[in-house]
Amino acid sequence: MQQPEFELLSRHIMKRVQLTEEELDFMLSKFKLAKIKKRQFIVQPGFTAKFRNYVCSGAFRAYVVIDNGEDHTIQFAIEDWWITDYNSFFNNQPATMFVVALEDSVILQLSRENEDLLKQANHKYETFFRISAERAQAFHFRQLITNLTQPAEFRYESFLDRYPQIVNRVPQYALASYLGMTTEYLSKLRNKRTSKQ
Amino acid sequence: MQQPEFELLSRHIMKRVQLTEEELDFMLSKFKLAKIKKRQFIVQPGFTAKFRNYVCSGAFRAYVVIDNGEDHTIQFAIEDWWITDYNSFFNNQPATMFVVALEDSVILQLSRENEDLLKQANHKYETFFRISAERAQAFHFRQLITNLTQPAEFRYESFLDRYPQIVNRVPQYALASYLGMTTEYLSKLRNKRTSKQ
DNA sequence: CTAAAAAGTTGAACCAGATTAACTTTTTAG
DNA sequence: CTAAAAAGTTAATCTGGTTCAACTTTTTAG
Repeated sequence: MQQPEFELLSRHIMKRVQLTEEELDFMLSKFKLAKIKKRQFIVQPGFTAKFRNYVCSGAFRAYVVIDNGEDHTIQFAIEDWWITDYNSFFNNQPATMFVVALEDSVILQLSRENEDLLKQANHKYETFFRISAERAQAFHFRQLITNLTQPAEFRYESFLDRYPQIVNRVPQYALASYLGMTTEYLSKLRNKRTSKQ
Repeated sequence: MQQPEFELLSRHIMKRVQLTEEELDFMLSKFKLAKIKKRQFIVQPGFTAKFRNYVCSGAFRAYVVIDNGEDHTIQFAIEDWWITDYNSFFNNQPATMFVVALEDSVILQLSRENEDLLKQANHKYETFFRISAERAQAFHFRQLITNLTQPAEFRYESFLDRYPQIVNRVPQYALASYLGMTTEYLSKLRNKRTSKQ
């Protein structure tokens, strides 16, 4: 397991739980490396999301398409983030989201079966997934508060502050829908900002 | 442990993990019963949320207050729901939310220390908390999608459909801010609906 | 390298929902 | 039981953000 992709994931895991070398290797052995081309889908509505995906390099976007054809970005993921349709993955139901690569990417995939196997095999693995879910829970709470309490301009500026490394890697229409506004309006906000400074 | 409050929690737990009688009793022994009067706070900004709270009876509201004095409801909880400021509880940081009783209520409180102790004591307890967090994660995703993709009227109607038992127990201004609209606007929507039928 | 498609920009008209304010109804605390 | 406070209603006015449409720039696929 010397490949740099597995190195990254190892560090990610060991930051959260203390595993012995064998425990770590066993866990890593359940992940499958996949190279994903730009514009390729790793989750699609109608099919069950079979994997939880750890991004080693590249970038992804999760989005839903509603009746009138509009799409709404739900999540981005770059290096060291996880992405999937969790409703589908956890409940074994058909996905409602698309997850698509925004760049050529490398990911490590963990199937639901292997995840269940790990969770049962060792208390420490279970702890890892518990911590991941708790962090996601706290993250979504913060996000909900921002969406509910802040106007569009502030949401954009917060995103700039917090995720400067993402802003310039994703298409603007995707960012606009993530922030809950139209691409035209985001364009105006950007213009206003740059002419200000 | 024959009190009806503990009965309710027992069923809640056993639906998620299979515990022996002793395991269940040990887990329950870590919870502390508390009676909370209407308008009493169980979480307040500035203080760390020391407990995760299981609602046996009654109703609660979690909300944040922003600069201009407006308050925004983040979550409701009635019987068989959990509530706290998870950011504060998980990260041992001062809360940013209020959690207040909307009715005289009875809750079972689990401190962060006891929760950590349980998580370490037995793989099955850890599994229970992992499942809880995963469900919360999936729930928040669905909520995020609704907020991002649906107009105010639809959000209200969805809430009516999904939580008919909550609608008439919470003040309207609290529901309005939960749904991301003003109390005046919600009043109009309601009026429109009732005059329609 | 090139044509076509996709993404981003700009401005004018518009609207869902906010704001303000005056009022009515319900709840609460003595 | 009662006065005051809190919650909810209604209507007029206003605005942050959308929609539509025409245009420019960038990206993509041969």
